[in-house]
Amino acid sequence: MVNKPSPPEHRLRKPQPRRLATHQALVAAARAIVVTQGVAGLRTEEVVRQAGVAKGTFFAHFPDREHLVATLAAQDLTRILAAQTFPINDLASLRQALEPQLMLMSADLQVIAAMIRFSAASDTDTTGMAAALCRHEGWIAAHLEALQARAAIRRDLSPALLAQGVQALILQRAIAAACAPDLPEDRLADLLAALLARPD
Amino acid sequence: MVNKPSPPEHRLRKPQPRRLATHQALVAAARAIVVTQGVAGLRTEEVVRQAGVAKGTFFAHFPDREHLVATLAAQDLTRILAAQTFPINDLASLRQALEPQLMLMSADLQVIAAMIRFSAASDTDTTGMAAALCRHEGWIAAHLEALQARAAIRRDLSPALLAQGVQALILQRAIAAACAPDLPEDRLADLLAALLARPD
DNA sequence: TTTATGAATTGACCGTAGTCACTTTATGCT
DNA sequence: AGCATAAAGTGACTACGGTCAATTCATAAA
Repeated sequence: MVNKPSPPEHRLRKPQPRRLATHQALVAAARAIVVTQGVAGLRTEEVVRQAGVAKGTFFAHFPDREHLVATLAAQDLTRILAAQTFPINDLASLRQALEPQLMLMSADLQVIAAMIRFSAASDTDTTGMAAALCRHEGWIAAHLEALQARAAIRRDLSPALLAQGVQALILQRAIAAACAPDLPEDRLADLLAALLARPD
Repeated sequence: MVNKPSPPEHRLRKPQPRRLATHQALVAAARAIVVTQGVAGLRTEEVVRQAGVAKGTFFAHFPDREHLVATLAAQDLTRILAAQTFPINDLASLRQALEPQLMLMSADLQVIAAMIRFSAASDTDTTGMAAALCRHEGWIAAHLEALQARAAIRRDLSPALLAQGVQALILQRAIAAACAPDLPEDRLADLLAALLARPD
């Protein structure tokens, strides 16, 4: 058996620039639609029309509609985290800093559904949602660690574990806000305190 | 203008027995399909075929497919809670008692999606999901109160608030199990302890 | 029984997500 | 250049959720 140098089994070829351009055109068209019509008004046929490609091309880039939604949401989440410069000194400011993330998630139940669906990391995932959520968790953990360092929160548990709990509380709050936007009974601050406050 | 005695504005009429029978036939057919094909294999056209009614009838009983899924899941959740007789003495047994609920939710992402969508109480909701989740929260709160009474968990916060936190952790765990059933990294017990354990 | 009324049901129809056999375009080799 | 091969794109087609004007059925009053 001769050792084949380049293609061992499944050759993973880099995409051609044409494909990249098409992909960006699809994403841009989708963004434009979501801005005006919202996620609920996002139709694949309108996306391909505005992007100037055929319908089959869409599904050559996104296995289904929800992959597109997840791609957009993952970009938004990443951008929100990057733009975060608010100082976080205590639980109250932490709660404040979570607001943009909550706004993103509670804007539409379909966004939450997409986040949930692609929350598990997978090597075949192209949405970037799992990676974004992982960064999100890391972002939370880093801030919790800083808060622990200044003794603003409990120190008996790892930042990683607490970050998971915080993510769970954020998700629950986002769901409530998305389902009933009018009634604003918000226990998130209390729940964060319950999980994070140090015993006095 | 003559004062019409019976129908003031919107007459709320009780359903005829025929309608009840049709409703049950639809639910029964759906149950049979879900048992064999799973929620993902549930098609409205197959439901109406097995129930012996026309397609339009389905949507006269359920506004959309997800309402049916939610109806089934709400029944399951209620049944699970009613069948719960396991003694809960500490955090470990609490975690154990949550297992059937997790099994139900993590069986299919569509079940979780339906739970989320109908989690907010509404007077027009016919799925019973909001009511079931409310009972679920009450069930948790009652057990937490009992655990507080025997000093098995922290006592500085209300059972109601802690129950909300527990529900958030359950949801997060169910999502993880539904998305990646194979890798069993389960932090639920640790997170429950983080939220509920009393400071020693 | 006849007739009036509204609940319950019907099935042809529509919109949109998703498929796939085929065509076009780019790349590399001789 | 000419040819081979694979990537990229196409659009008619299918599957299924959901709609609605029309029809049937049940009940009660005349």
